[in-house]
Amino acid sequence: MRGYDKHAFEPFAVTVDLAVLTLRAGALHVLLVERGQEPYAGQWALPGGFLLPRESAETAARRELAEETGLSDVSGLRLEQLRTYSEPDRDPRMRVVSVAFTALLPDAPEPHGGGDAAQARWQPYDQARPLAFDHERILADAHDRVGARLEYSCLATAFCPPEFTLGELQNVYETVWGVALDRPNFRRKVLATPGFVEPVPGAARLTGGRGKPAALYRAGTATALHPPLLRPSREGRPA
Amino acid sequence: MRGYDKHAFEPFAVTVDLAVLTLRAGALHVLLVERGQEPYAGQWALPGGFLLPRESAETAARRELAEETGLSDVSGLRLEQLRTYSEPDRDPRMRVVSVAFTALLPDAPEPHGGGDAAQARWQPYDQARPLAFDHERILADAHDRVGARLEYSCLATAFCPPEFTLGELQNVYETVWGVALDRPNFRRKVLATPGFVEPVPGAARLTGGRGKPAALYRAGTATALHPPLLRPSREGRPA
DNA sequence: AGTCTTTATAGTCGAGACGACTATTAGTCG
DNA sequence: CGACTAATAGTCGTCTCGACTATAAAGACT
Repeated sequence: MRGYDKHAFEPFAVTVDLAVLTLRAGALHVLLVERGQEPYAGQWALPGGFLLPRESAETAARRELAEETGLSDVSGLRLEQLRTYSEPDRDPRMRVVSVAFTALLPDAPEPHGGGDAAQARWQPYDQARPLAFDHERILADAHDRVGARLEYSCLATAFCPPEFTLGELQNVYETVWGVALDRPNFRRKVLATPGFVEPVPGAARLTGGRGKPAALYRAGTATALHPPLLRPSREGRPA
Repeated sequence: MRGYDKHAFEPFAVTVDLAVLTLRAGALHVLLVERGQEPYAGQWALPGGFLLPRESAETAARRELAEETGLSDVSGLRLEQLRTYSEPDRDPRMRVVSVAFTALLPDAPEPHGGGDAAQARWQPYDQARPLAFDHERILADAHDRVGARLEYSCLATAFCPPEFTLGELQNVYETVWGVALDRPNFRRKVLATPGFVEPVPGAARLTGGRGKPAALYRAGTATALHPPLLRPSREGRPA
């Protein structure tokens, strides 16, 4: 490796990709766009695009989300950086390095295409294939990350509207993890964690339909869960 | 934002930066290089450099580590992507997007400068300031990440030589977390976690000096810790 | 030698968390 | 009104965890 010019550097294109997840009708959905341009024109992909000259990756992610899907300023949308994908041939046009983000939304406003996207829509997570580029891998990584972060952080409330019932919060865990949780135990655990949720004092209640009305809660001030809310043990199955 | 050319993209320089940590004399150390080139010539920085045209970020990270510090093929060096730093003005020369990695080493071979690095050395973590660019922030992020991953993964064994005592493993936790742990309880917990460590059968032992010889262990096959080994609760201090 | 110090390892004990489960309450639906 | 549904309350045995004590095996000191 000696002898190459130490100051030489290759220019790369830098993009962002977004794995935006939400819950609709009790199922995990992901925001997809139909590509309007080559390569992969007509195929579905994660929203995203090139960084502008003076943008940070997070700024670019918010801009592309707004441009391609019409989702903007969605009640404090929290983006979390997932990782960066830099394999040399991940884009057939040229060398592209992509910074991937995850985001979670409570309600699901309908997106609409724009910019490079012919159209945009929520797609059930299980049916989000095939995807352009290496976006299937990015989406799978995002799912793993969100599942893991539910254990140790208060992230689950980001899937819920500003005021929610403990049943709705439990649905988040069950849907993302794909397991059933015991309701009384979940309740005990959540309420025993200081700062996770706080009750809405106005004796509020909400009826989705049948059954006893549930008390409403708001997201608490904590961001980390101590102790964590571990998913049911996959005993004997070393990860 | 309408009206800009959808295919326009700005070329960026892409670099990698490495936060390589090790334990020396019971203290956390980080691998630093003295910059030989402007900007920040003569100042200390994390090792790293530009991606070559057909390199992935991880490949570039291993190459730069070898070039700048002479550390190569260090018994299965495991790099983990930390995050990507893309603020527009983080490099005074031009627009540079940097993919940061963390790595952990057991023993600490002495590094030697090379490439862009005038010299390289292990520096105690507490005294690793000031650093060039935004490397202080990257280093702090790396420390946070490693501390968190010790709880949920078997990462701690990466700080240890191939065969180690439980006391050495405990030192990793105590040094990174900056807390003292109860030795019998630590032992009980580690041995109760299947796949974390496995005893070296050959009645092996090792004496660093005084005291009863300790049994030797090897890293197990597990990569995740279930249940996690939580650090002492910061009760009442919501994170 | 004999004792002290140091480190590893074994074991004990009580508080609390957790999983599985049952019971009660408060609504809607037919 | 009862059947059904979902939320909430409570119970109970097991297991974990932190704090602590005790023992074992080495070097250091006198």
